[in-house]
Amino acid sequence: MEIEQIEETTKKQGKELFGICPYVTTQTVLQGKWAILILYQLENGPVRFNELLRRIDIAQGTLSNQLKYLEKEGMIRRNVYTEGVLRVEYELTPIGEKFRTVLQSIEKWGNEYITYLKAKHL
Amino acid sequence: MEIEQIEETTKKQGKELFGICPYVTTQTVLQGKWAILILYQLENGPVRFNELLRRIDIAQGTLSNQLKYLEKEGMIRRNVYTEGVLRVEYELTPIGEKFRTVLQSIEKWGNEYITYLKAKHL
DNA sequence: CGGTATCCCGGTCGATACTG
DNA sequence: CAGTATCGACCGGGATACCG
Repeated sequence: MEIEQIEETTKKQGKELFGICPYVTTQTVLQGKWAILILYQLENGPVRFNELLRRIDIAQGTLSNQLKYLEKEGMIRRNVYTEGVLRVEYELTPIGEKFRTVLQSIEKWGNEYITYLKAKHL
Repeated sequence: MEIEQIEETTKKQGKELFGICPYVTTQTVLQGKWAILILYQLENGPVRFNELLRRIDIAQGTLSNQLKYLEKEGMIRRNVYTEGVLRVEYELTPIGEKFRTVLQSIEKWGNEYITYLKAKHL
């Protein structure tokens, strides 16, 4: 029983295709409810913890978890500054920055979809 | 207390920004664990229920739910053919087809991320 | 073939309270 | 300021069995 025959025809997607199939992999990284929104907030440079908290309506613990997850996945970097008051900034890593193209297509499509929704309810 | 003041500065994201913010809206549509993968499978034309089941390693009930959700959101259409054996095909709607650009950017980035992962673990 | 109906489990998210 | 700890509720998703 060679279970290792994963590459059949891209069958068995989802089981262990993380790191193999680009779609499964991306969905895994984006699984958190806030991932897309957080990455969007960091699109234009570093943002502090409480600033994120203010911009997004999210529980503190949840934000902390999502940030840790995104950091673990290599999408964002956490920088601590201790001069004066404690300051922690989050920013995109190089691979995280490359995600901007996805964010842009999401923004474009999202707006088209919103237009579609409005037309639908008339 | 006018709770209706949502438009402040794009604050309160996530609460009820579905239909307003393109990122929140897109994430809502993609919230299902299999959404991206299903949309990808339908990218090149209609696919039958059991064919999807074969291509993706997913529980039948789960697939059924996700398809119903995507149909409700207007992303896919369900077509039933009763000539001969029962045949049900799922295909992208016009707004679903527009999602292809997002899928393409996801594929591209996903592959870059996979490359990043491999380099990381060496 | 193309689904429902259940049942259950694990995980996520949120609220609240507390901390270095 | 930037978190952690805890707890509870909710629910998405999987397995299994059954149905028109």
